Amino acid sequence: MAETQVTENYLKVVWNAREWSDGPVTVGVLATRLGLAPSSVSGAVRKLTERGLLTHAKYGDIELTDDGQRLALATVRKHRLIETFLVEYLGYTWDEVHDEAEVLEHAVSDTFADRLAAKLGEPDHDPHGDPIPRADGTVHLVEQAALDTIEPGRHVRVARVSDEDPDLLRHLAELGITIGTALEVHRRQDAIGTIDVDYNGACHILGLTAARSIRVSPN
Amino acid sequence: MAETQVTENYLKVVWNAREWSDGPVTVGVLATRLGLAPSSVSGAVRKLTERGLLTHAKYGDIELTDDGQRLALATVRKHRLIETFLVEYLGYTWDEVHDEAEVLEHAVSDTFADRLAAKLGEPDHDPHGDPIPRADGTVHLVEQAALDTIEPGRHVRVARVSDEDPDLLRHLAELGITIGTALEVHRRQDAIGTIDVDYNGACHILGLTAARSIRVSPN
DNA sequence: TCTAAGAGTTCGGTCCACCGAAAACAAGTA
DNA sequence: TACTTGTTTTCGGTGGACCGAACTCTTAGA
Repeated sequence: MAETQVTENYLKVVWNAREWSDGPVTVGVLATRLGLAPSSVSGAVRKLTERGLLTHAKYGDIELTDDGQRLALATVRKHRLIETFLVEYLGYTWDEVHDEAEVLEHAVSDTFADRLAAKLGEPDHDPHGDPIPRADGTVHLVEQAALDTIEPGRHVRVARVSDEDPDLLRHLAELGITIGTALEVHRRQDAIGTIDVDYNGACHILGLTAARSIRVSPN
Repeated sequence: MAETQVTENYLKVVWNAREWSDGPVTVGVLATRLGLAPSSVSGAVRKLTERGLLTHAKYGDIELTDDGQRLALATVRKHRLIETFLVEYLGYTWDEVHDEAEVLEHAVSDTFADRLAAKLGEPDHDPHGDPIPRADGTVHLVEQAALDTIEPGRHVRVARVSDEDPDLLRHLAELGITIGTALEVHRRQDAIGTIDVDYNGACHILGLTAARSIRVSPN
């Protein structure tokens, strides 16, 4: 069986793509996320399909099989546990953890992950609010809306922020936005592409890019 | 620069080979330690030589250049810090850590290693007594003798045990031998290949294999 | 000094992961 | 229906890391 790092990574990216966007997961989507040429991804997907880890309608959607999902979740679990560990134990900031975790997730054993989880108190989400899959493959998904879809006047709480752009995370930290921050959507200026939000007693302006990366839950 | 895992591993193994045995480090020695065919090692050594990380007298000895040594020590440092962490923080036993560290050493960043070292209190040796190289590339080498070279009647203290054979480590743990154990060499039975040692108030018999893997310092 | 065993190297070949270029396809538009 | 655009696939090719088989070198012993 001995799954390679590349295999784990493809499966994880398929899972992430499904988690953060709707619409079909295509070769193009994966190529963008992986930073690879479409031809490379096409070939790899064919092999993973042959190995029973993916299903792939030619020229169409790519999905995880049960086996593929199991492996993907194991990797996601490791990634998020490691991110949590880096922040909690080693004092990393939330914008520093992604790259480190991206490599480590393929290097730690299942045993390591389980012992780390126990040591961290079986956390159910990581520093960005992403849910951490359990060892048995279950994930606790809370329904959340992207901030750019919230009606003005609503009071919400930051539940989750995409961990993929360190610059965004650094910026949000400077703005005082973190997991749990309570905010009110003040005004949407769709023409300009900004959203005004109130929190900590003041009004701040966010761009759509940021708003789309922030998921909130009702306060 | 971006050094690959394979590169790091070759350099580390050259360093380890020099540390644990005298005599020249040859292609054959590396092939055995790495579990690879001699032809593979020969080719790899040629490439590493071209990259200025090794020197290699044809058909002869293999040595690290200054650059190679720097890289090797960085990897050894990571390996030993990780082993320490696994025992101290995650509760691994000393026979469980090697395989996990063998993979992780190539996955963690220098930053990770430095922060981990700080968190662990800048330890100067790992659970097997192996010295942990500092970030600046210095290593604190204490003079130690292999247990099989000690004269009967001498009182010594276990300073270090090879981490490469988990079975040996498990066995020693069962026998109550660990780093710091004070013992007296009672009798050497060279013809049989055993050494009788006294410790914890009783006499125990060790084979030469074990004795050679144990390094001691004067008590 | 010669030679044979053992150690090291060279050579051809495999597999994996990747690429660019060109062909094949899907889907919307004329 | 035919075309055009953008996506996907196929194809040939590269480089890294490995292997076994055949060849070459070193060296110890006759």
